[in-house]
Amino acid sequence: METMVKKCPECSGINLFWNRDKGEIICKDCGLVIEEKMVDFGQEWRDFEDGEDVSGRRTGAPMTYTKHDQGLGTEVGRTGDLYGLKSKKDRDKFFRLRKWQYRISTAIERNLKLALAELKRVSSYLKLPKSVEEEAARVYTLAVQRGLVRGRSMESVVAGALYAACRRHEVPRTLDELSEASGIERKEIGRTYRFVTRELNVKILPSNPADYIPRFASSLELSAKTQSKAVEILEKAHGAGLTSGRGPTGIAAAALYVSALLHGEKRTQREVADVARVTEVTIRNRYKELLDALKLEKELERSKKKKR
DNA sequence: AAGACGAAAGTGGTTGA
DNA sequence: TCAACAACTTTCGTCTT
Repeated sequence: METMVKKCPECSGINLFWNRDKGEIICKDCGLVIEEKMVDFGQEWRDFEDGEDVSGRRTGAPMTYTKHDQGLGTEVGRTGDLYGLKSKKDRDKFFRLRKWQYRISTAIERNLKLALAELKRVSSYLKLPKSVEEEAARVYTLAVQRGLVRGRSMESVVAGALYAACRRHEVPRTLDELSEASGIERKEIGRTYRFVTRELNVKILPSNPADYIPRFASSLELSAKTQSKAVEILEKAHGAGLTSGRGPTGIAAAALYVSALLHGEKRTQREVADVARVTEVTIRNRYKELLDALKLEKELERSKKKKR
């Protein structure tokens, strides 16, 4: 007796995606998380192989990063430790340290509070799943602790963290979308994104064009058949080496365009270009490549004739 | 008239010396 | 740090439906 969710209760989308690792089901159209039994596997994403500073290594109970204080109150020790300190000088130094620590930690907390509010705002604007939000919050927190925000605006780091989190969870949004949602320039987001991920050793797999298909298809109101055909085309294109070096959105858009033609659900290049945020020219180029690499002309001919 | 096509020039980012 | 380079965009003229 198992009850399978087949449609998203929120938007009735059919693009439900089961993420085995995270133990959750995500609707790729609206981002709703339908089931969440999250066990945090995300501990091992930093490495400390260089040795030196092992103090950053964390163990222990999972924490939630969307709260500004994760329940960890680290402070320079209190009275107990004082007995060990002999001279007045040492004690003074000690108090100074504690004062510093206090200032720093409250500053960080204040910053986090603001930043997480911003993060939530952007995230809900883009309808991102909770798990992505959590991931982004984690990245941001780490970034603050490492002092990576210095010289950058808080908002841009938030946007960068969100972008990274989307990529890792295979629910990609484009830099342009992040830019629109956050009000930060695209190149700025890209810059901070690269910087932060490099500094924190966050590994990001190159984004897969197929991840964009469901979202684009649903805003173009294309059938499920067309979608799976598009994914199929993408796989072949990948095999033919057409995907490397090219923008994933352009390829996804072209594949979708072709498969729409094949299924008699024609959309204009303009329409497809708009939802994919690329130009018609790019679609044409990819489209042409797809045709002569995959020998789809015959299929196209057939579907044309069928129409008459 | 709208869509599809392709050429040409410009832009931003990556790479390799 | 600079130049070469590929991908992508913008713009525009022409062809097709």
